[in-house]
Amino acid sequence: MVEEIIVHGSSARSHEHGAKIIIQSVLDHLEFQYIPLVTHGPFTGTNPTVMGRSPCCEKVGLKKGPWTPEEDQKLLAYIEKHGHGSWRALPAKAGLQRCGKSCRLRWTNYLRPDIKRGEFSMQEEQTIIQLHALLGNRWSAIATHLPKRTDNEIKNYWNTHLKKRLAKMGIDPSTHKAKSDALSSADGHSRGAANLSHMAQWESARLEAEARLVLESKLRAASSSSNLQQVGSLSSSSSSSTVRPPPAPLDSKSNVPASPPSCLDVLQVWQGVWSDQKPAALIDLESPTSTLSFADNRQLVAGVGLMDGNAAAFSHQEDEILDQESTGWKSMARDRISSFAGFSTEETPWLSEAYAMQGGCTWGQFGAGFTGMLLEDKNSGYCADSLGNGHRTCIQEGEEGDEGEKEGSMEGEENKSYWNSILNSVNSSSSSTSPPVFYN
DNA sequence: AAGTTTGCCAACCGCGAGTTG
DNA sequence: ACAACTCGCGGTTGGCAAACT
Repeated sequence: MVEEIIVHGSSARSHEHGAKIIIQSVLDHLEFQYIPLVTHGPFTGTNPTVMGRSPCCEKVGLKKGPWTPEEDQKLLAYIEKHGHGSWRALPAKAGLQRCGKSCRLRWTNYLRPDIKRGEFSMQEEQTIIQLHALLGNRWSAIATHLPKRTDNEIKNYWNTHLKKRLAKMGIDPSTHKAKSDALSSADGHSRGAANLSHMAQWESARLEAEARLVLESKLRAASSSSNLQQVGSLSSSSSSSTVRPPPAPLDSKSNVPASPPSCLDVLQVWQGVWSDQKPAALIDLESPTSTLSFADNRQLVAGVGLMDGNAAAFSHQEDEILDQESTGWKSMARDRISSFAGFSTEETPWLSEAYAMQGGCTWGQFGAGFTGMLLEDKNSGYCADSLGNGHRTCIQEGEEGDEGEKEGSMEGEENKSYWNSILNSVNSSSSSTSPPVFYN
């Protein structure tokens, strides 16, 4: 039996945690996994009071520390019967000597029945790494793409496993860029290091491209509306920390840049490298180093929503710009990428153009290898295919040469399928329907 | 066997933002 | 318009268990 409880009373502060939470549960189906019981003495309530804010557990006698089975039982029973309602009022009603905050945390991170515990799958790891590269430490946003995983669990898993794995490979976990010392080491991993370098450079270029596309989309929208002043302020403010060339001149007919931004050249070269299967080119390729931090990029992305008071109208204008023949697939691309990134379609009309400007190529073809290497590292050559199934593709010891070339020829396909798998997993997590494979 | 270090994760804390009166 | 309240998020900590010396 599955009982659905709509938990009310939560403010719709973020769209991820939206208006309602569906709880599927009965008490009997829960598997309790209690941590060792440590009885903490009553909280003495000596917290210094912050000006204008009452401490969470200011009352003497409110308990802190690990929850006991009895407390869990009380909390579960109450929520099952009444919903949580006001967290602040819940402890008294449920007969708990806890603050509401503690109750909420216990519920959302542990007791909620729709929580999956245990090992993270390869697919989940892929999603976490990719989303972290895209979203940074926005754990709640990442958690929305990982059903039954809590933000806290994902955060812990990142900090204890994935972050270390990145660091071990010479990648800065916070920027997803390769560390210079790792690249300069002559430890027999030069090929991997070279690849890593360009993977990181791709990340830089991609971030830069995204930032530029945001600006240019805004400028384009402004040129067909009366929002020039706003866009100007965006442009100037966002480039305050980074010297940027002016946006490419707009084609008077199509309203798209007459030539792609310079940063996209790198992406196109990168695309060529992957599609032409010329690994040697990787070593020679010199990509520009981005000066745009991920935080900057995020601000810019957020700026789309902030600056555009009428996102729907903006999206409409953008669609008119697009070539009629390709509107369909561009729209689909935009929806999928927007969905992947955790932004609504209306917030990210520029993404469709970003996709189009890559000549119909995929984000995945650019980014796949980067994350793929991380995942390969975990299991020493164990890679995931588009269905999340594992198989070995990497070179065994002493098998370089022919095997290496075979691997190289497979790499492009691996990378394509890899990103497909990410998008598919993300899409499947956010909608009940299973989308068709998007890329060729 | 005892002591120390490391890994892990549940829980706490403080802050920012939305809501309400 | 403002202050108080409430909630959710992300960073950090505390403590247990396992691994190591």
